[in-house]
Amino acid sequence: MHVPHATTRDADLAPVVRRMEALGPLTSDLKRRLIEFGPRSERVTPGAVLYYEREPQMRPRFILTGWAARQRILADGRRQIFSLLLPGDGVGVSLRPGAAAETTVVALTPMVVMDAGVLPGQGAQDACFDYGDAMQTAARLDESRLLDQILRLGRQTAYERTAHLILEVHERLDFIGRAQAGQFEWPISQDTLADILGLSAVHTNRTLQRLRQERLVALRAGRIQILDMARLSAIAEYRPAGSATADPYPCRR
Amino acid sequence: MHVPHATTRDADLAPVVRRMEALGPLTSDLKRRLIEFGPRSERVTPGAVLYYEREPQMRPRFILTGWAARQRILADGRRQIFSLLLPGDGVGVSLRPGAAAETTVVALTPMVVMDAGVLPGQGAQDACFDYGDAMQTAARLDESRLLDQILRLGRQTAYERTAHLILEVHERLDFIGRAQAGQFEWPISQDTLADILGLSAVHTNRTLQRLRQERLVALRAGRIQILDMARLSAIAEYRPAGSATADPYPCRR
DNA sequence: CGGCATGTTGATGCTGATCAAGTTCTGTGG
DNA sequence: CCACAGAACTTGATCAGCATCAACATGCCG
Repeated sequence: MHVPHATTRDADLAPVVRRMEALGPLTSDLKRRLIEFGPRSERVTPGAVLYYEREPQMRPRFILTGWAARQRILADGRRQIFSLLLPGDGVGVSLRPGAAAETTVVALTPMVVMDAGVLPGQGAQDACFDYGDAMQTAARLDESRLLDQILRLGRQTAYERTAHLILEVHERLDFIGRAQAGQFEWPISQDTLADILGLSAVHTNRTLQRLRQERLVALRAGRIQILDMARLSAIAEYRPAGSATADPYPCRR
Repeated sequence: MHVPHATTRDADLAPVVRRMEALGPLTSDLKRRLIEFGPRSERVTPGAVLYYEREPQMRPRFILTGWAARQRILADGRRQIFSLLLPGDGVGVSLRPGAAAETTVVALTPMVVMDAGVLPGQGAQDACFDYGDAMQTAARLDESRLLDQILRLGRQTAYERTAHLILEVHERLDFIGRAQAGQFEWPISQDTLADILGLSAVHTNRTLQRLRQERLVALRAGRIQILDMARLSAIAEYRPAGSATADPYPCRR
């Protein structure tokens, strides 16, 4: 499941560093960790669990490659995905360490993740280090996306919801330089997409067909292309997380 | 709209202090503020806006009395409430100060709120003070409730959803000593409830009727009584935010 | 006592779920 | 390179949950 010591080629630090530096100044502590741990990445296969909910110890990691999902499953099997975790995102990286995970994190695709936290000989508590303003901003974006998810599920139609999610993923991938002219990787099955959007798989399929038919997106071979950004944004009533900038009021401690 | 200097009798600090102390140790800074600002509370009338989304400056406050809601409204008038704010909760009290509010906060009932933040002559940045572990825990509970809300909206039926929300409110009010034997205040209209649950007002009405008819709850005159906690919990698949305890791994800075 | 918010009820229809059967794609081993 | 099996996707038919519309009842407050 976890294969240690992926090749250095896999350990592409670009998304993490790029994302973090764009979000705000990094502390030297985090920089040091990135350099020190960057090469020590591990592979994770699809379906593997990175964290179980209620598991107290959270080894902080960063995603170098691949997608994951935070989810919970009801007794009768209904699954809800709370949010997607994309390259450059932290997993189990909390400003409130020791927070029981609350959610299970599952790999949706093959991944390469970087262990960013516990130096040899350190305990769980020590995983709490100062991440700097970049991490503050990242946490804020996280919460903002949870709010978007609530709005989608509570008050948007399947059509609007799907458009909205596509735009969110585009914005996030574009931010780390992984989208070109509205085109980007889209490695998730319609089954998984349904569990994000709170829909059935069948209806998800039909909704995607409608988006294609109306020439809003093109979708094939694990990639998606946004064909009409303006119209898509209008349908979804999408507001970019413009707050993706550095913290205007950094917290002095 | 905002009437300063409510009588001292209104400025009932019990919920705030009780809640915070139960959540974890308070810093002397926060304690001082509670004592200093406690008597200086203000009234807010239903429908009044405590914060507009995107408004940069967030005056931190605590709710002494009354309920509020974090919400957003779509262009065509659809409204979604993200979460309820109850007595003892902070409003605009962020561990990540300067965070654009992201959401509008509206009073649902008459309220008494306590200004907890900016001392005369201080700027917005200074509203960032050390709230202590209690606030860390409170923030964690907040996020946990957002996740619950996503699960409700995404994968639960109207019936399950409603049961789940009632249990959440009960747990929160019970925690601050405002529930007696499963009975507690329930001051929100079915219209408002619909906007929390992502339902129409009519269907919300019918769902409540079903809960009453099946002897799960009794509802009248602005109060609700849970009649069968075990069955209600089973229906909602409710898991108490047991994490309502102090942080097991406090963050040392 | 009148007016407005809130709650209730019935009728109808649409959105999206479910069931069931294909079809296409992908990766794997022969 | 082909054959195959499983996953992913597609399609049609039917059904249920919830929305919508419209009217009416009730409660609350000035």
